[in-house]
Amino acid sequence: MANVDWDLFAIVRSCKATSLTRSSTIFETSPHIHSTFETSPHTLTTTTTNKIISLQNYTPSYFDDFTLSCENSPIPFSPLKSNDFLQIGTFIPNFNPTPITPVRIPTITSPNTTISDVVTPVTTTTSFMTPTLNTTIPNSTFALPTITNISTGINGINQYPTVFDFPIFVGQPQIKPNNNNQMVFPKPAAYIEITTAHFDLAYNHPPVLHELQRERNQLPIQVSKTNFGIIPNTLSQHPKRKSWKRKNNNTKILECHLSVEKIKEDPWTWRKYGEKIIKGSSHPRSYYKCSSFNDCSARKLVEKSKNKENTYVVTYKGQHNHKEPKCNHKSAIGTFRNKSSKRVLSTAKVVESSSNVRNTDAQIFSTQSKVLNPENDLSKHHLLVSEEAASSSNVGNFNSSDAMMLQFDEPKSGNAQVFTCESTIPYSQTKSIGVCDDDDDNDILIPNMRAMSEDILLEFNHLNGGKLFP
DNA sequence: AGCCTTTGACCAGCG
DNA sequence: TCGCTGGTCAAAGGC
Repeated sequence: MANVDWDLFAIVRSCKATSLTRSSTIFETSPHIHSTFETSPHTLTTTTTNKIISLQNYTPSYFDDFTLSCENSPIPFSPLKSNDFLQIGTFIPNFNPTPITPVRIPTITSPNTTISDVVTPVTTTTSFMTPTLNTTIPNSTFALPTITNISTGINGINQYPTVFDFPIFVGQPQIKPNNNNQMVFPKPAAYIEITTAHFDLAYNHPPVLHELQRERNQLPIQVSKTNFGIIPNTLSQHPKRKSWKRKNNNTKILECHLSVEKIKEDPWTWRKYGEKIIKGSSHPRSYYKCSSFNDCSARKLVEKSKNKENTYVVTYKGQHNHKEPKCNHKSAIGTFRNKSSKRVLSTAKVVESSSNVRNTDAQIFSTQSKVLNPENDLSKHHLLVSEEAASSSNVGNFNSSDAMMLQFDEPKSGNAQVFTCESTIPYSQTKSIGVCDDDDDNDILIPNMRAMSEDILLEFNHLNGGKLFP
Protein backbone atom coordinates (compact mmCIF):
# COMPACT_ATOMS: atom_id res chain seq x y z
CA MET A 1 0.00 0.00 0.00
CA ALA A 2 2.92 2.23 0.48
CA ASN A 3 3.20 2.52 -3.20
CA VAL A 4 -0.30 3.57 -3.64
CA ASP A 5 0.01 6.98 -2.16
CA TRP A 6 2.95 7.45 -4.36
CA ASP A 7 0.78 7.01 -7.29
CA LEU A 8 2.80 8.41 -10.09
CA PHE A 9 0.00 10.40 -11.44
CA ALA A 10 2.31 12.19 -13.69
CA ILE A 11 3.30 8.96 -15.23
CA VAL A 12 -0.22 7.81 -15.46
CA ARG A 13 -1.18 11.05 -16.97
CA SER A 14 1.67 11.06 -19.34
CA CYS A 15 1.05 7.57 -20.47
CA LYS A 16 -2.41 8.23 -21.63
CA ALA A 17 -3.66 10.09 -24.55
CA THR A 18 -7.18 9.67 -25.45
CA SER A 19 -9.75 11.10 -27.66
CA LEU A 20 -13.36 10.46 -28.06
CA THR A 21 -14.61 8.37 -30.83
CA ARG A 22 -18.11 9.66 -30.77
CA SER A 23 -19.87 12.92 -30.53
CA SER A 24 -18.98 14.59 -27.36
CA THR A 25 -19.45 17.69 -25.40
CA ILE A 26 -16.93 19.47 -23.34
CA PHE A 27 -18.14 22.13 -21.09
CA GLU A 28 -16.64 24.02 -18.34
CA THR A 29 -18.30 23.37 -15.06
CA SER A 30 -16.55 26.08 -13.22
CA PRO A 31 -18.35 29.32 -13.87
CA HIS A 32 -15.54 31.56 -12.85
CA ILE A 33 -14.60 34.51 -14.89
CA HIS A 34 -10.89 34.48 -15.24
CA SER A 35 -9.97 36.90 -17.86
CA THR A 36 -11.09 39.95 -19.60
CA PHE A 37 -11.65 37.96 -22.72
CA GLU A 38 -14.48 36.12 -21.22
CA THR A 39 -17.68 37.77 -22.04
CA SER A 40 -19.65 34.95 -23.50
CA PRO A 41 -20.93 31.81 -21.90
CA HIS A 42 -18.47 29.45 -20.46
CA THR A 43 -19.68 26.53 -22.29
CA LEU A 44 -17.74 24.94 -24.98
CA THR A 45 -19.70 22.81 -27.26
CA THR A 46 -17.62 20.47 -29.17
CA THR A 47 -18.18 17.76 -31.58
CA THR A 48 -15.90 15.05 -32.54
CA THR A 49 -15.34 13.59 -35.88
CA ASN A 50 -13.21 10.60 -36.18
CA LYS A 51 -11.29 11.05 -33.01
CA ILE A 52 -10.95 14.74 -33.33
CA ILE A 53 -12.55 17.11 -30.95
CA SER A 54 -13.36 20.45 -32.35
CA LEU A 55 -14.34 23.37 -30.27
CA GLN A 56 -17.02 25.53 -31.65
CA ASN A 57 -18.04 28.97 -30.66
CA TYR A 58 -14.95 29.08 -28.67
CA THR A 59 -14.33 31.80 -26.22
CA PRO A 60 -10.87 32.06 -24.74
CA SER A 61 -11.06 30.86 -21.26
CA TYR A 62 -9.35 29.13 -18.51
CA PHE A 63 -10.49 25.65 -17.88
CA ASP A 64 -10.60 24.82 -14.28
CA ASP A 65 -12.86 21.94 -14.53
CA PHE A 66 -14.44 19.92 -17.18
CA THR A 67 -17.21 17.57 -17.62
CA LEU A 68 -16.93 15.58 -20.70
CA SER A 69 -19.80 13.56 -21.90
CA CYS A 70 -19.73 11.11 -24.67
CA GLU A 71 -23.15 10.29 -25.92
CA ASN A 72 -24.48 7.72 -23.57
CA SER A 73 -21.27 7.46 -21.68
CA PRO A 74 -20.78 10.54 -19.61
CA ILE A 75 -17.31 10.94 -18.28
CA PRO A 76 -16.86 13.12 -15.28
CA PHE A 77 -13.92 15.16 -16.20
CA SER A 78 -12.19 16.68 -13.29
CA PRO A 79 -8.85 18.21 -12.74
CA LEU A 80 -6.47 16.50 -10.49
CA LYS A 81 -6.57 19.44 -8.22
CA SER A 82 -8.62 22.49 -7.87
CA ASN A 83 -6.25 24.61 -9.81
CA ASP A 84 -5.56 22.34 -12.67
CA PHE A 85 -6.36 24.19 -15.78
CA LEU A 86 -5.23 25.03 -19.17
CA GLN A 87 -5.51 28.44 -20.55
CA ILE A 88 -6.69 27.34 -23.85
CA GLY A 89 -7.20 30.89 -24.91
CA THR A 90 -3.50 31.24 -24.92
CA PHE A 91 -3.23 28.53 -27.44
CA ILE A 92 -6.05 29.31 -29.74
CA PRO A 93 -4.82 31.96 -32.10
CA ASN A 94 -2.19 29.76 -33.47
CA PHE A 95 -2.37 30.58 -37.09
CA ASN A 96 1.15 29.60 -37.69
CA PRO A 97 1.40 26.61 -35.49
CA THR A 98 4.69 25.14 -34.82
CA PRO A 99 4.94 21.41 -34.91
CA ILE A 100 3.36 19.91 -31.92
CA THR A 101 3.64 16.29 -31.37
CA PRO A 102 1.19 14.26 -29.43
CA VAL A 103 3.33 12.16 -27.25
CA ARG A 104 1.02 10.43 -24.92
CA ILE A 105 0.27 6.81 -25.18
CA PRO A 106 -1.97 4.93 -22.84
CA THR A 107 0.11 2.30 -21.28
CA ILE A 108 -0.73 1.91 -17.68
CA THR A 109 -3.47 -0.46 -16.87
CA SER A 110 -4.13 -0.41 -13.24
CA PRO A 111 -5.84 -3.25 -11.48
CA ASN A 112 -8.13 -0.65 -10.09
CA THR A 113 -10.91 1.18 -11.72
CA THR A 114 -11.04 1.13 -15.44
CA ILE A 115 -13.03 2.94 -18.00
CA SER A 116 -13.83 0.63 -20.76
CA ASP A 117 -14.98 1.19 -24.23
CA VAL A 118 -15.11 4.89 -23.85
CA VAL A 119 -12.02 6.28 -25.27
CA THR A 120 -9.61 5.46 -27.96
CA PRO A 121 -6.02 6.45 -27.48
CA VAL A 122 -4.30 8.89 -29.68
CA THR A 123 -0.77 7.98 -30.46
CA THR A 124 -0.09 10.28 -33.28
CA THR A 125 3.59 10.51 -33.75
CA THR A 126 3.91 13.10 -36.41
CA SER A 127 3.83 16.77 -36.03
CA PHE A 128 0.80 18.78 -36.64
CA MET A 129 1.57 21.05 -39.48
CA THR A 130 -0.13 24.16 -40.55
CA PRO A 131 -3.33 23.22 -42.24
CA THR A 132 -4.20 24.89 -45.46
CA LEU A 133 -7.13 24.84 -47.72
CA ASN A 134 -8.02 21.31 -48.66
CA THR A 135 -4.95 20.11 -47.01
CA THR A 136 -5.03 16.48 -46.26
CA ILE A 137 -3.04 14.70 -43.75
CA PRO A 138 -2.14 11.14 -44.48
CA ASN A 139 -4.19 8.69 -42.66
CA SER A 140 -1.11 7.30 -41.08
CA THR A 141 -0.83 10.49 -39.18
CA PHE A 142 -3.83 9.46 -37.28
CA ALA A 143 -3.26 5.78 -37.19
CA LEU A 144 -4.17 4.84 -33.74
CA PRO A 145 -3.69 1.66 -31.87
CA THR A 146 -6.67 0.59 -29.92
CA ILE A 147 -6.86 -0.20 -26.34
CA THR A 148 -9.91 -0.99 -24.41
CA ASN A 149 -9.08 0.15 -20.98
CA ILE A 150 -7.91 3.40 -19.60
CA SER A 151 -7.05 3.33 -16.01
CA THR A 152 -6.06 6.14 -13.85
CA GLY A 153 -7.63 5.08 -10.63
CA ILE A 154 -5.45 4.57 -7.68
CA ASN A 155 -7.29 3.68 -4.59
CA GLY A 156 -10.41 4.71 -6.34
CA ILE A 157 -9.22 8.25 -6.51
CA ASN A 158 -9.21 10.06 -9.73
CA GLN A 159 -10.56 7.11 -11.54
CA TYR A 160 -11.53 9.22 -14.46
CA PRO A 161 -9.36 10.84 -17.00
CA THR A 162 -8.40 14.35 -16.37
CA VAL A 163 -8.24 17.19 -18.75
CA PHE A 164 -4.67 16.32 -19.37
CA ASP A 165 -5.61 12.96 -20.67
CA PHE A 166 -7.50 14.27 -23.61
CA PRO A 167 -5.80 15.86 -26.50
CA ILE A 168 -8.11 18.47 -27.79
CA PHE A 169 -7.85 19.58 -31.32
CA VAL A 170 -9.22 23.00 -31.57
CA GLY A 171 -10.32 23.87 -34.99
CA GLN A 172 -12.74 25.89 -36.89
CA PRO A 173 -14.38 24.49 -38.78
CA GLN A 174 -14.27 20.86 -38.06
CA ILE A 175 -11.78 18.50 -39.49
CA LYS A 176 -13.47 15.91 -41.57
CA PRO A 177 -12.27 12.72 -43.06
CA ASN A 178 -12.58 12.24 -46.75
CA ASN A 179 -13.30 9.08 -48.60
CA ASN A 180 -9.75 7.99 -48.27
CA ASN A 181 -9.99 8.31 -44.59
CA GLN A 182 -7.73 11.28 -44.68
CA MET A 183 -8.26 14.22 -42.49
CA VAL A 184 -9.30 17.21 -44.50
CA PHE A 185 -9.08 20.77 -43.43
CA PRO A 186 -11.81 22.55 -45.29
CA LYS A 187 -10.16 25.89 -45.11
CA PRO A 188 -7.24 27.52 -43.42
CA ALA A 189 -7.66 27.26 -39.77
CA ALA A 190 -5.77 26.99 -36.61
CA TYR A 191 -5.54 23.74 -34.88
CA ILE A 192 -3.95 23.08 -31.66
CA GLU A 193 -3.76 20.10 -29.52
CA ILE A 194 -3.82 20.36 -25.81
CA THR A 195 -2.36 17.48 -23.98
CA THR A 196 -0.26 16.76 -21.04
CA ALA A 197 2.60 17.31 -23.38
CA HIS A 198 2.17 20.98 -23.01
CA PHE A 199 2.65 20.83 -19.35
CA ASP A 200 5.63 18.64 -19.73
CA LEU A 201 7.00 20.90 -22.35
CA ALA A 202 6.49 23.71 -20.01
CA TYR A 203 8.62 21.87 -17.58
CA ASN A 204 10.99 20.88 -20.27
CA HIS A 205 10.73 17.29 -19.26
CA PRO A 206 13.32 14.99 -20.63
CA PRO A 207 12.03 11.79 -22.06
CA VAL A 208 12.22 9.92 -18.82
CA LEU A 209 8.69 8.78 -18.99
CA HIS A 210 9.03 8.03 -22.60
CA GLU A 211 11.78 5.66 -21.86
CA LEU A 212 9.46 3.82 -19.63
CA GLN A 213 6.98 3.56 -22.39
CA ARG A 214 9.49 2.25 -24.81
CA GLU A 215 10.47 -0.34 -22.35
CA ARG A 216 6.93 -1.47 -22.42
CA ASN A 217 7.15 -1.93 -26.15
CA GLN A 218 5.02 1.01 -26.86
CA LEU A 219 5.33 3.07 -29.93
CA PRO A 220 8.27 5.39 -30.04
CA ILE A 221 7.67 8.85 -28.85
CA GLN A 222 8.57 11.76 -30.97
CA VAL A 223 8.97 15.03 -29.30
CA SER A 224 9.49 18.02 -31.40
CA LYS A 225 12.99 19.18 -30.84
CA THR A 226 12.88 21.82 -33.42
CA ASN A 227 10.50 24.19 -31.86
CA PHE A 228 10.11 22.99 -28.38
CA GLY A 229 6.42 22.85 -28.90
CA ILE A 230 6.14 26.54 -28.82
CA ILE A 231 2.65 27.74 -28.78
CA PRO A 232 2.43 31.29 -29.92
CA ASN A 233 0.53 33.25 -27.42
CA THR A 234 -0.91 35.94 -29.51
CA LEU A 235 -3.59 36.76 -27.05
CA SER A 236 -1.38 37.61 -24.20
CA GLN A 237 1.54 38.93 -26.08
CA HIS A 238 1.56 42.60 -26.46
CA PRO A 239 2.33 43.42 -30.07
CA LYS A 240 4.78 46.14 -29.15
CA ARG A 241 6.63 43.96 -26.73
CA LYS A 242 9.73 42.90 -28.51
CA SER A 243 12.24 43.09 -25.80
CA TRP A 244 12.04 39.35 -25.37
CA LYS A 245 13.95 38.94 -28.54
CA ARG A 246 16.74 41.25 -27.77
CA LYS A 247 19.05 38.72 -26.37
CA ASN A 248 17.13 35.62 -27.01
CA ASN A 249 16.41 35.49 -30.65
CA ASN A 250 17.08 31.82 -30.75
CA THR A 251 15.87 30.79 -27.38
CA LYS A 252 12.72 28.86 -27.20
CA ILE A 253 9.96 30.27 -25.21
CA LEU A 254 6.94 28.73 -23.75
CA GLU A 255 4.54 30.69 -21.67
CA CYS A 256 1.99 29.04 -19.54
CA HIS A 257 -0.29 29.90 -16.71
CA LEU A 258 0.26 27.58 -13.85
CA SER A 259 -1.24 27.24 -10.47
CA VAL A 260 0.95 27.19 -7.45
CA GLU A 261 0.63 23.47 -7.28
CA LYS A 262 1.65 23.02 -10.83
CA ILE A 263 4.64 25.16 -10.36
CA LYS A 264 5.65 23.09 -7.45
CA GLU A 265 5.58 20.03 -9.60
CA ASP A 266 8.33 21.41 -11.67
CA PRO A 267 11.06 18.84 -11.30
CA TRP A 268 13.83 21.15 -12.30
CA THR A 269 15.79 23.17 -9.88
CA TRP A 270 16.02 26.89 -10.21
CA ARG A 271 17.98 29.66 -8.68
CA LYS A 272 16.60 33.10 -8.63
CA TYR A 273 18.92 35.63 -10.14
CA GLY A 274 16.80 38.67 -10.45
CA GLU A 275 13.56 40.36 -9.89
CA LYS A 276 12.11 43.22 -11.75
CA ILE A 277 9.10 45.39 -11.50
CA ILE A 278 7.47 45.27 -14.87
CA LYS A 279 5.73 48.35 -16.05
CA GLY A 280 2.02 47.94 -16.01
CA SER A 281 2.17 44.95 -13.78
CA SER A 282 1.35 44.99 -10.15
CA HIS A 283 3.54 42.02 -9.48
CA PRO A 284 7.27 41.77 -9.90
CA ARG A 285 8.75 39.33 -12.31
CA SER A 286 11.24 36.90 -10.96
CA TYR A 287 14.04 35.48 -13.02
CA TYR A 288 15.30 32.00 -12.45
CA LYS A 289 18.16 30.02 -13.87
CA CYS A 290 18.46 26.31 -13.86
CA SER A 291 20.71 25.48 -10.98
CA SER A 292 21.04 21.79 -11.60
CA PHE A 293 23.89 22.04 -13.97
CA ASN A 294 26.47 24.60 -14.79
CA ASP A 295 26.10 26.23 -18.12
CA CYS A 296 22.52 25.17 -18.46
CA SER A 297 20.81 27.87 -20.41
CA ALA A 298 17.32 27.10 -19.24
CA ARG A 299 15.61 30.03 -17.63
CA LYS A 300 12.30 30.62 -16.14
CA LEU A 301 10.37 33.79 -15.54
CA VAL A 302 7.65 33.80 -12.99
CA GLU A 303 5.11 36.50 -12.60
CA LYS A 304 1.87 36.45 -10.77
CA SER A 305 -1.09 36.44 -13.04
CA LYS A 306 -3.18 39.53 -13.20
CA ASN A 307 -6.28 37.63 -14.06
CA LYS A 308 -6.36 34.63 -11.91
CA GLU A 309 -5.69 34.29 -8.28
CA ASN A 310 -3.21 31.64 -7.28
CA THR A 311 -1.91 31.55 -10.77
CA TYR A 312 1.46 32.47 -12.08
CA VAL A 313 2.57 33.21 -15.55
CA VAL A 314 5.60 31.06 -16.04
CA THR A 315 7.75 31.59 -19.05
CA TYR A 316 10.37 29.08 -19.95
CA LYS A 317 13.29 30.05 -22.09
CA GLY A 318 16.01 27.93 -23.46
CA GLN A 319 16.45 24.28 -22.95
CA HIS A 320 18.12 22.18 -20.37
CA ASN A 321 21.31 20.60 -21.52
CA HIS A 322 21.14 17.86 -18.98
CA LYS A 323 18.76 15.34 -17.61
CA GLU A 324 16.10 16.14 -15.15
CA PRO A 325 17.61 16.07 -11.70
CA LYS A 326 16.93 12.83 -10.02
CA CYS A 327 15.13 12.63 -6.78
CA ASN A 328 14.09 16.15 -7.02
CA HIS A 329 10.40 16.12 -7.23
CA LYS A 330 9.82 18.58 -4.56
CA SER A 331 9.75 21.03 -7.37
CA ALA A 332 9.87 24.32 -5.73
CA ILE A 333 10.54 27.23 -7.94
CA GLY A 334 13.77 27.99 -6.34
CA THR A 335 15.72 26.27 -3.70
CA PHE A 336 17.12 22.89 -4.23
CA ARG A 337 19.27 21.35 -1.59
CA ASN A 338 21.15 18.70 -3.34
CA LYS A 339 24.02 18.01 -1.12
CA SER A 340 23.11 16.29 2.02
CA SER A 341 20.30 14.99 4.04
CA LYS A 342 21.67 16.99 6.89
CA ARG A 343 20.28 19.94 5.18
CA VAL A 344 16.81 18.65 5.59
CA LEU A 345 17.25 18.09 9.24
CA SER A 346 18.99 21.31 9.92
CA THR A 347 16.47 23.24 7.98
CA ALA A 348 13.64 21.69 9.81
CA LYS A 349 15.19 22.40 13.16
CA VAL A 350 16.34 25.84 12.40
CA VAL A 351 13.03 26.98 11.27
CA GLU A 352 11.41 25.93 14.44
CA SER A 353 12.71 28.99 16.11
CA SER A 354 12.93 31.22 13.16
CA SER A 355 10.76 34.22 12.86
CA ASN A 356 12.32 35.56 9.76
CA VAL A 357 9.44 35.01 7.45
CA ARG A 358 8.85 37.07 4.42
CA ASN A 359 5.72 37.28 2.48
CA THR A 360 6.45 37.94 -1.10
CA ASP A 361 5.07 36.05 -3.99
CA ALA A 362 8.37 34.51 -4.66
CA GLN A 363 8.62 33.31 -1.16
CA ILE A 364 5.66 31.10 -1.60
CA PHE A 365 7.96 28.80 -3.42
CA SER A 366 10.94 29.19 -1.25
CA THR A 367 12.28 26.42 0.84
CA GLN A 368 14.03 28.89 2.96
CA SER A 369 12.74 31.03 5.71
CA LYS A 370 10.23 28.49 6.68
CA VAL A 371 8.88 28.12 10.11
CA LEU A 372 7.40 25.02 11.49
CA ASN A 373 4.85 24.84 14.14
CA PRO A 374 6.00 22.18 16.56
CA GLU A 375 2.47 21.67 17.64
CA ASN A 376 1.37 20.80 14.23
CA ASP A 377 1.24 17.19 13.33
CA LEU A 378 2.52 17.81 9.90
CA SER A 379 5.41 19.73 11.25
CA LYS A 380 6.20 17.00 13.64
CA HIS A 381 5.99 14.59 10.86
CA HIS A 382 8.26 16.71 8.83
CA LEU A 383 10.84 16.56 11.54
CA LEU A 384 10.34 12.92 11.95
CA VAL A 385 10.69 12.27 8.31
CA SER A 386 13.65 14.52 8.04
CA GLU A 387 15.42 12.96 10.92
CA GLU A 388 14.65 9.55 9.69
CA ALA A 389 16.04 10.49 6.36
CA ALA A 390 19.11 11.93 7.91
CA SER A 391 19.79 9.04 10.16
CA SER A 392 18.88 6.13 8.03
CA SER A 393 21.86 4.20 6.93
CA ASN A 394 20.51 3.30 3.59
CA VAL A 395 19.07 6.55 2.59
CA GLY A 396 22.15 8.52 2.16
CA ASN A 397 20.90 10.05 -0.97
CA PHE A 398 17.72 11.21 0.45
CA ASN A 399 17.20 14.86 0.57
CA SER A 400 14.36 17.22 0.99
CA SER A 401 13.70 17.09 -2.66
CA ASP A 402 12.52 13.56 -2.41
CA ALA A 403 9.35 14.77 -0.95
CA MET A 404 7.01 17.24 -2.33
CA MET A 405 7.00 20.44 -0.44
CA LEU A 406 4.31 22.92 0.01
CA GLN A 407 4.84 25.69 2.38
CA PHE A 408 3.29 28.95 2.96
CA ASP A 409 4.80 31.86 4.70
CA GLU A 410 2.92 34.23 6.79
CA PRO A 411 3.60 37.90 7.18
CA LYS A 412 6.04 38.90 9.79
CA SER A 413 3.43 40.60 11.79
CA GLY A 414 1.56 37.47 12.50
CA ASN A 415 2.34 34.43 14.44
CA ALA A 416 4.49 33.10 11.75
CA GLN A 417 3.80 29.54 11.01
CA VAL A 418 4.74 27.67 7.99
CA PHE A 419 3.50 24.24 7.44
CA THR A 420 5.46 21.92 5.38
CA CYS A 421 3.37 19.44 3.57
CA GLU A 422 6.48 17.66 2.69
CA SER A 423 5.73 15.49 5.61
CA THR A 424 2.57 14.20 4.10
CA ILE A 425 4.68 11.90 2.06
CA PRO A 426 6.38 9.60 4.44
CA TYR A 427 9.84 8.76 3.57
CA SER A 428 9.05 5.11 3.78
CA GLN A 429 6.89 5.58 0.80
CA THR A 430 9.60 7.17 -1.13
CA LYS A 431 11.72 4.19 -0.54
CA SER A 432 9.04 1.92 -1.77
CA ILE A 433 9.33 3.46 -5.13
CA GLY A 434 12.99 3.91 -5.13
CA VAL A 435 15.32 6.28 -3.57
CA CYS A 436 17.88 7.98 -5.62
CA ASP A 437 19.88 5.51 -7.45
CA ASP A 438 22.16 6.79 -10.05
CA ASP A 439 22.38 3.39 -11.56
CA ASP A 440 18.75 3.04 -12.15
CA ASP A 441 17.18 5.51 -14.40
CA ASN A 442 13.85 3.93 -13.95
CA ASP A 443 13.48 4.87 -10.37
CA ILE A 444 11.21 7.75 -10.74
CA LEU A 445 10.03 9.46 -7.67
CA ILE A 446 7.01 11.53 -8.23
CA PRO A 447 4.88 12.54 -5.33
CA ASN A 448 1.24 11.94 -5.30
CA MET A 449 -0.43 15.28 -5.16
CA ARG A 450 -3.57 13.62 -4.10
CA ALA A 451 -1.86 12.52 -0.97
CA MET A 452 -2.24 16.09 0.05
CA SER A 453 -5.91 16.52 0.20
CA GLU A 454 -7.44 19.81 -0.55
CA ASP A 455 -8.86 19.87 2.92
CA ILE A 456 -5.38 19.85 4.27
CA LEU A 457 -4.35 22.59 1.96
CA LEU A 458 -7.33 24.64 2.89
CA GLU A 459 -6.38 24.40 6.49
CA PHE A 460 -3.23 26.24 5.67
CA ASN A 461 -5.06 28.93 3.91
CA HIS A 462 -5.45 31.24 6.82
CA LEU A 463 -1.78 31.00 7.46
CA ASN A 464 -1.13 32.77 4.27
CA GLY A 465 -3.69 35.42 4.55
CA GLY A 466 -6.08 33.46 2.42
CA LYS A 467 -3.98 34.09 -0.60
CA LEU A 468 -3.38 30.62 -1.70
CA PHE A 469 -6.72 29.03 -1.34
CA PRO A 470 -9.32 31.66 -1.07
C1' DA B 1 30.75 25.77 3.07
C1' DG B 2 27.57 25.83 -0.26
C1' DC B 3 23.61 27.45 -2.19
C1' DC B 4 20.09 30.44 -1.93
C1' DT B 5 17.56 35.17 -2.26
C1' DT B 6 17.78 40.03 -2.43
C1' DT B 7 18.75 44.17 -4.67
C1' DG B 8 21.05 47.96 -6.86
C1' DA B 9 23.76 48.67 -10.86
C1' DC B 10 24.64 47.86 -15.38
C1' DC B 11 23.73 46.33 -20.15
C1' DA B 12 21.33 46.34 -24.40
C1' DG B 13 17.32 46.79 -27.53
C1' DC B 14 13.84 49.75 -29.01
C1' DG B 15 11.19 53.87 -30.15
C1' DT C 1 21.35 60.33 -29.49
C1' DC C 2 18.70 59.64 -25.56
C1' DG C 3 15.48 57.84 -22.41
C1' DC C 4 12.78 53.95 -21.24
C1' DT C 5 12.47 49.31 -20.18
C1' DG C 6 13.43 44.42 -19.64
C1' DG C 7 17.08 41.31 -18.65
C1' DT C 8 21.34 40.14 -16.28
C1' DC C 9 25.16 40.60 -13.11
C1' DA C 10 27.27 40.35 -8.83
C1' DA C 11 27.97 41.62 -4.08
C1' DA C 12 25.98 40.96 0.30
C1' DG C 13 23.73 38.50 3.52
C1' DG C 14 20.80 34.50 5.09
C1' DC C 15 19.88 29.68 5.87
